[in-house]
Amino acid sequence: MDRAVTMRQVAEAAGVSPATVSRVLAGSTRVHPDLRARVLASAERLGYRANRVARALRTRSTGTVGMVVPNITNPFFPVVIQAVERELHRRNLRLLLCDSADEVRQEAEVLQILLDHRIEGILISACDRIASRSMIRMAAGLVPVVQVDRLAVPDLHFVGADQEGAMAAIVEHLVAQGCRRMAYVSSSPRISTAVERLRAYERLVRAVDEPSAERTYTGDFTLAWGREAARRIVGEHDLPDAIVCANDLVAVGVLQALDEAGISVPRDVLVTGFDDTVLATVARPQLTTVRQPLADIGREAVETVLAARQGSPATTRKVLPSLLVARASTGA
Amino acid sequence: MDRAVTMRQVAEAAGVSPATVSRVLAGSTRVHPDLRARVLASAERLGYRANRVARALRTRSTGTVGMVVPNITNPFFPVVIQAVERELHRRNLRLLLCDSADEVRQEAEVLQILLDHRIEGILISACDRIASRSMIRMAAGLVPVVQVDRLAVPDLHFVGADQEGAMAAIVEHLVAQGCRRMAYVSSSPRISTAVERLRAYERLVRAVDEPSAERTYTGDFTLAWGREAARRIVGEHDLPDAIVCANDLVAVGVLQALDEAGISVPRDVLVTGFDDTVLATVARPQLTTVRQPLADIGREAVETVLAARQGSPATTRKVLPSLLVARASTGA
DNA sequence: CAGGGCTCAGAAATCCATTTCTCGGATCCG
DNA sequence: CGGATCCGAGAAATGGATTTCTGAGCCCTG
Repeated sequence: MDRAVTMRQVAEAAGVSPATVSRVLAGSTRVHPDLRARVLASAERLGYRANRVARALRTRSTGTVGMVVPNITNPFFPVVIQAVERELHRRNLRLLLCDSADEVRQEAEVLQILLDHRIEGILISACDRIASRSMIRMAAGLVPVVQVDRLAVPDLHFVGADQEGAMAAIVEHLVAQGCRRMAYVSSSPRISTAVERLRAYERLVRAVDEPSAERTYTGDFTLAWGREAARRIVGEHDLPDAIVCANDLVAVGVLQALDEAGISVPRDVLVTGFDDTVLATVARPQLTTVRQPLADIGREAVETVLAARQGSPATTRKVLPSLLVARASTGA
Repeated sequence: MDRAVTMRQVAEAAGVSPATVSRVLAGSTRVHPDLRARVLASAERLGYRANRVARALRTRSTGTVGMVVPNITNPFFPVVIQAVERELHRRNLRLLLCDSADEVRQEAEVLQILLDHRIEGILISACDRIASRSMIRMAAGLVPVVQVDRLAVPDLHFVGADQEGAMAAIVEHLVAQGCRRMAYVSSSPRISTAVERLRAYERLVRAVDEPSAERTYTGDFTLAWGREAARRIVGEHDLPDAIVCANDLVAVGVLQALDEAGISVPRDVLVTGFDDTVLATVARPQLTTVRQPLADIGREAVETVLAARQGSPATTRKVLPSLLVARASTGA
């Protein structure tokens, strides 16, 4: 199992010193062509592969970036992770992935572990906009940290989508469809995007219909909560003409409960989602939603963390635009 | 950025040698209580954290396991990855995740990179049951490799679900519902599970209705292919009474196309999926499908790779049972 | 009381690639 | 032709933790 060839062996086989082998392989300095050829031949013949652990120790750079996500099974994250992994791979870096299970304790623990591993930087989607703060700040004191999608520490690098703009697109779309009485089914107030979406909804809707701004229902990010919220809405005296949902999963739950209650979408009420996950096209009717540029977010996050590592001192804050995708659930 | 405290500093602060600090922290040998206390106090005071890179070099163990998946955005994998990550975390190990983008070249490249990183072992879902073989074999010559879900090298560790049994459950269920004329919408023949499912279907159905065994449509793992396949089926002279699909995504595509063609499920034809992803419950009608024990697969894979690292020489092959989940698409 | 065994802690070797230091030999210029 | 400058390659230091080797000190026993 441990028959690894070392640089010393290559050096001996080529009749040179390890230093020369290093120089040839790094290509940093000029080496006599003959020696160079001999070294390359020996390396090739012995199947030499540099030990990255030893290199990391000497150069103080491991070539790996850590990423912490609250829950990989949320279909939002795999897309971001994929983009991150690709971009890192392109730059010859590796991804050390950790799941915080939506728990601050676990999050703090994996952050510490990532630091111990001497990663080059950290990408994190904080699981709690308040409670995650101190640990992220601490980590940021040691390596570059970029917050992805969810914001916890305001004065630290952030890459995410424009929640406000996305919500505005939804509300404008609904108003254009003639909606006035709306309701909002929100999700966990623990995370920044949920809060931003809710605040944006309240502010935007207030301009159209004062009571709609109060008609909000807060739960979590699950199908079950969507169903529950829809039942409550249906149970109240008068049905709104649109139900705005904090994400696709919740919206699908709402659709299911409305279907069971015999309420037709979009005839009786319009419904919107958020994220444009695969669920949006699978649901019946297909969901109007907003698409965040997830791959761009992943790429930009990598770029930001690497720029910060290079010493760029400014705090970057990249807010990317989202795109309204109108479908059958709002009569499109 | 690089103000890390070293063991030497802790040693000096405590007035002992680095060796003693190591012994105290490892707890391996008995150390005089006074020294022990002094060391712990210094370590605490200086905020000492062992450099895992240095430790990895010396102990020849990095404490990280590599995983290669063909596509993280396939909802199948995040669940497995999550289980893997949890199990590794529980055992104080880390996950280095790579995406092979369903390409053998890329897969070979990331395998080599993982080896260079001196990971303890590798978990891999091969992207091609034939072409992935040689590189996986090569990697297995250096570190323990466990194939997860998809098999490429028969005589190497494998953990996955019982495809045959799962398909049997589906066919039996359909037969019990009175179906006789069936069709199968398959996916990429490049991966082992697709092949196993197809062969199982052919074998099982032959016992019920010979022509059904021939009525198979092979494409890939996408929604679009499901739609396309359904259109072809509808275009032929007589509709089967059940359409068996290789996975949920394909089944949802089939459902959509049937809906557009005005064919009612389950009245006119029954439809089944495979995997029991979230899509199965979101689709209308809800999909009958089989649930693979993904979390168990992830856990067992970790256990297998660690057992192999400990030197257990036998090739393990864990085939876990799947569970039929009957829903509306087959009249349940 | 001397020698054998034991324990514990420091000195030093080790893991392996990189990088600095050093020096012999060649080139160049006055 | 002698001294300054370069160049290239080997020797050695480096990174930081672990582990083996060593030896001092102590206890026990014959």
